[in-house]
Amino acid sequence: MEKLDHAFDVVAAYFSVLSEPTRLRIMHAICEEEKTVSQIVQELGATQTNISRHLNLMHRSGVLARRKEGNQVHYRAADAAMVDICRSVCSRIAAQIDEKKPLRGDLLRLMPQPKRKKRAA
Amino acid sequence: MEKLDHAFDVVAAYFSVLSEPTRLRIMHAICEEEKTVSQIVQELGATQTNISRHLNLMHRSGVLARRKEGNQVHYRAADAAMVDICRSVCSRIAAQIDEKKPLRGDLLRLMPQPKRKKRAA
DNA sequence: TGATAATATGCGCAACTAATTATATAGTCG
DNA sequence: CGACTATATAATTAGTTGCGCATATTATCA
Repeated sequence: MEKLDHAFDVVAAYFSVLSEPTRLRIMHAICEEEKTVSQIVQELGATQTNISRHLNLMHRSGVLARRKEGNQVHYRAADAAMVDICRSVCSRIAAQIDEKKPLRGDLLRLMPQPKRKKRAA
Repeated sequence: MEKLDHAFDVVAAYFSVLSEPTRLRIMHAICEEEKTVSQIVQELGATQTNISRHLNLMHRSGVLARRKEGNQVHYRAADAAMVDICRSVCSRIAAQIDEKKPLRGDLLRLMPQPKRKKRAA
């Protein structure tokens, strides 16, 4: 079963992308509509360097897609399944901490459904 | 929106549990039936110390449940949704790397469905 | 009680990761 | 071309994480 070892590494790497609060915030910010780096920076109140790093990492991991337009770069979610997973984890955790209700409501609002503009690749 | 910050931390922590190959292997090993620490150690060919650490971490995270029986401790998946998520990520990645077929087949075999013995909590 | 087996934990180390500062690249406008 | 804007990329640093060794804890058995 040693060939499976690599498979586990790949899956772990996939989850690693989602295991960072800033990256989750980015996903939350752009899961409905693409945004430029500056927009994300402003929205999250983080430094441009930091956001750029995370965006590139997420892009290399295949989670985000890039579109260059003149001076700026637009990022969008490239992986609908990934957003679904985030959403499903949010409801899962929300249900789990149903008693300690503090953030239950918030969790369910994370990663909103796309408004189905044209096509979900 | 600063109250959401904590929510992102919680979700990130949840994904962190899954972002480690050894922990995924553990999930894979016990998602169908509970096993003792020794069994897992032997099955994964890892050190007892290491497995125990991961098991405790997963237990504290609510992912695994523990059952002490005499000398030994049985662990089992406590979170069916988590296993589902793993499975769904595996198919997702499998689909994504459909061209570079090497581990596609393996991925789809990860985290097999429980055989529905009695009840899935 | 002492010996042995199963599991957990403290400590130190090596590898990894995220954030910051400074700088580089690339595009736009004058 | 030069100034300016947007984004990316070193290099450094601080904090985190996984691992191994040794040891502690808990239970069984003689």
